[in-house]
Amino acid sequence: MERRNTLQRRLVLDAVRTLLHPDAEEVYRAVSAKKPNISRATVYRNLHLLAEEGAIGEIQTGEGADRYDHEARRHCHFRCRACGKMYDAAFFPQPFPHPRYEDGFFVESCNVEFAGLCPACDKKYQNKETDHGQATQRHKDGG
Amino acid sequence: MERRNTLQRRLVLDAVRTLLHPDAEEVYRAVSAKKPNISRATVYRNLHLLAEEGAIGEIQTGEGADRYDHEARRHCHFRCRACGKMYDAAFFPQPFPHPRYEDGFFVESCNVEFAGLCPACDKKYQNKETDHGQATQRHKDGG
DNA sequence: CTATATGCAAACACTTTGCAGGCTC
DNA sequence: GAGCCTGCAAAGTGTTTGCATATAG
Repeated sequence: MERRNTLQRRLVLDAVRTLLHPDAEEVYRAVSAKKPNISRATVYRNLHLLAEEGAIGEIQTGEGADRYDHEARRHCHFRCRACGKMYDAAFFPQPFPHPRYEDGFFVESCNVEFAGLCPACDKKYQNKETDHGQATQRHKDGG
Repeated sequence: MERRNTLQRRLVLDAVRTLLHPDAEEVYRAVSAKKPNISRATVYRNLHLLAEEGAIGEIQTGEGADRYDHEARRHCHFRCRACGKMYDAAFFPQPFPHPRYEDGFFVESCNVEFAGLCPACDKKYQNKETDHGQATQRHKDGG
């Protein structure tokens, strides 16, 4: 099954490399700007293809849609519950970067997701409230 | 908003305590056996209620449906890609069990999910193949 | 009694798939 | 020109919600 170098594929790859941990919808919007009638199905198919061949990384988020990463190597992430953005969690090392046995379990991979407030949102909340507020908003809000 | 002690609520709690990290569908099936015409919506509503009041834990899986845990305190999990079961990952300590700052990020929680082969499935694969096989099946298979 | 909880079905968010036609190599 | 790729629409999964009714306290 040899791969073909289509415009759509290139645009999807570009979008993932340009945006900060976008989800499929954000990639779709970015690509649509350059090729208006692209289909969401094509975006999903190419995201999977690119992830499969190791050109991009796929991030399971647990909250909302999957995200995609210009960096394929697995690493830890941080999701801000206020602005919805996802950051690399440089403060914590990836556990078990290589397969190994632990207590009889064959550990092949590890997905680590921190959540809380990113520096910018934390500052905002501190100005408004005494403790760390509860407000949570989806990053979809600002179209 | 005072809580009421309904039969449905008790059955949902029982199911989560009895089953091993069930998803909503498994809870629904278990509860249906005792109260045939319960609604899936009621199961979902009660799972959220119980998680909110700290009676059970909610596990984000990234792969398929959310799971629920008789243990509310957050801890690391392991998901077997062959049988689909989820286990407690006692071999790895929960990172940052209490909120704290790291690099300016206010870290409130951390979700860690290991994946690979559980001891039983690993043994099976070793008997059949030289390396750790690729077969992956959903735990739904055995209805 | 009355607010909370329920069952039903429809809606919802995200993703995958079947198909006919288009494009890359 | 063969077959991978695309766009479209429909279907699939997992979950939430509106509404009328039932029930716990």
